[in-house]
Amino acid sequence: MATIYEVAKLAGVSPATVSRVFNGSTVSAAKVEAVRAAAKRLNFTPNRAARSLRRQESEVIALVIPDIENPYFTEMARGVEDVAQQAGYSVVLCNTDAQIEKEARYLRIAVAEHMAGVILAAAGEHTNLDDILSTGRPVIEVDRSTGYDIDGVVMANRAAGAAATESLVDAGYRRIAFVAGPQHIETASERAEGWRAVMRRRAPEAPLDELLHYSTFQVDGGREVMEQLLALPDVPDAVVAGNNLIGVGAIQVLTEHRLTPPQIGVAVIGSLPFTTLSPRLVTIVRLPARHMGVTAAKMLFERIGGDRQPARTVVLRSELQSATVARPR
Amino acid sequence: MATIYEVAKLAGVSPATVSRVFNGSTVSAAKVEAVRAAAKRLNFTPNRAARSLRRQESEVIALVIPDIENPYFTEMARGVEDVAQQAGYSVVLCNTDAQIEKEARYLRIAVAEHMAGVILAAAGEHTNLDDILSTGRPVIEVDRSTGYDIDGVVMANRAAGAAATESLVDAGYRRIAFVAGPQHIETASERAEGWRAVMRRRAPEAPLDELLHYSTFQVDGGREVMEQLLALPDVPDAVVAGNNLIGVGAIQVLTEHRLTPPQIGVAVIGSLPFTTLSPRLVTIVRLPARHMGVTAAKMLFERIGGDRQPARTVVLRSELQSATVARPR
DNA sequence: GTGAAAGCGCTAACAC
DNA sequence: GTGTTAGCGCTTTCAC
Repeated sequence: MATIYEVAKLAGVSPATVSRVFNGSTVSAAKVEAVRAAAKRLNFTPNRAARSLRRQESEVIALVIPDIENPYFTEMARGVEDVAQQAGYSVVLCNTDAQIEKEARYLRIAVAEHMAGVILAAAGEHTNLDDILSTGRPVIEVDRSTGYDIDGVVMANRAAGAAATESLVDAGYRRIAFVAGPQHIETASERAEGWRAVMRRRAPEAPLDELLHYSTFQVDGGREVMEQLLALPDVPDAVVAGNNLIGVGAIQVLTEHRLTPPQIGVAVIGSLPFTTLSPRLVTIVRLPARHMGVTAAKMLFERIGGDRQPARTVVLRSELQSATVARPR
Repeated sequence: MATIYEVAKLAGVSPATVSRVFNGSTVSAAKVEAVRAAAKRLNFTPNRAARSLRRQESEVIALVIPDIENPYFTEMARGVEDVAQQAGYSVVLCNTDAQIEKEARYLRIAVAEHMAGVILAAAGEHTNLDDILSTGRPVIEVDRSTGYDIDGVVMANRAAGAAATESLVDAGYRRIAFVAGPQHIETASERAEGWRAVMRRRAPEAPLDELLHYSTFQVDGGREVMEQLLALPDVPDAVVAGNNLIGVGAIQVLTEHRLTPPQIGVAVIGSLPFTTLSPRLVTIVRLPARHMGVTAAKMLFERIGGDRQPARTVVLRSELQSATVARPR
């Protein structure tokens, strides 16, 4: 690769001028022209490693997520990517598998690589951001909060849980189970709270403690709990899935048992990715994942640009994408 | 962040020695100990930007894919990530949206960032690797070939297309349509060839030209073509989907038309991600995407390690995951 | 085995 | 508006 010196020589200017041309400083039109021509001839691209070293900042942001195979997060990643691309940044996708150690490793790398900032969907409740924040690098939390006073974008989880439940109650179901994610993850417990509030009000006779089950945010988690629910002496007449993958698992099990909706009511918080289900049988409470990514990325670039206002949290509302039809009698 | 100089001072050695400790050169045990202690005390992490600049190579690899929202590619990414992580490398995920310009931009960045190598699922047929290959950086092609003489991992697409078709013929279907991806994409046409070969042999009366339809490798593509097929005067009795997303789209449309398998035969090349379908009704020809990622990453690290053997292409076989049951009479 | 020192390519402070 | 120059933090000769 050509360097700034070779370009300078060919254009008959100093290296500093070449740098200025590529960084938007004031350079006379004639020299700009000469430099651009020389750069093109030599197929010059600025060496980013050198630039990062010098500037103490690279044009890369880290997107740290717990599960790259969950379409909820890839949809979000997509939003982040689109904004970053436009800002001329690249995105390093860091998959933590919900493991705190992997997460810590990636955060360390982000610092060591002088990445411009981080968008983080925390692996659990013990994320330590002391080091990275002390470097002054901006971190935006998404989906889950970290306990630090930083910018963030979250879903209105309580409302989403409530909306899903409400839809099933409206359709005539009463013994509505809730399959939540891991208890220690905020999104999981908040959604469960939404369910609980609606149930208390509209199905006060239902035994909430029996109906609430914690699990993992994965297909297998949904399957496992659904099997348990079906084995109960008193099987629930409906179920709310705490996220998209739990929903997939639950529906798989129901299908295998020939118990498809509306024989049993099903509501899912989050979109059913690539569903082959006929719509209108299942309640879908859509979470605007792409929008979350876009919003987080925009906030991040504001911070990278030097914005110093107090930390903000944006709460994104869910949307009832399809509602369960009335329960058959 | 602490630098190598501060660590050196605290440990009472020279910066060079600190560097050696972190790069596995010969250093006396006592000094290794002192350096490690000092590094730990200062919470030292080597500055990767500086290292990259000096070594002309960073501990980052690029994974360039056409669609980050396609589970086939995220599954592959997962495989790549796992291998990279173990090798101490990070992965930059570059989503090209199947656009050649975005792809070119990412390849340029890979060079400018001194990335150690690239794993590339090409956007189309016009990928230009001249620049990046001239820098000596290894590029591994996956899923689709680029026309360059480089290492690669591909699926046995012809065989996959044949297996999918064969399964439907075995189940008693005869007028079997094929919904392929974009005509200019090799994976698409190869799979179609597999279908064609089986059809010629086992359903010679079928009008192949009418039954083959090119589309996009996306859900909407599958939907569109499926609608067209259903509108035909002479509706096919079965359909092979050229990839996972086409399969999803096709099944969605069929479901909406109340035409679920086995009323019409369906075979999908690739796994149905997060399917809520009852298994055993649809033929699934599984493609080992994760394995493709793992294999490609291993090859890449061999090259990064200095391997100079002639280019290799690994062909991965598909696997019949479920087979359509016999057609009802 | 260890230290001194040069230099990777760039940017920014300073001088003109 | 433009050139000179120092230095970002590391690795790697080259001496010893």
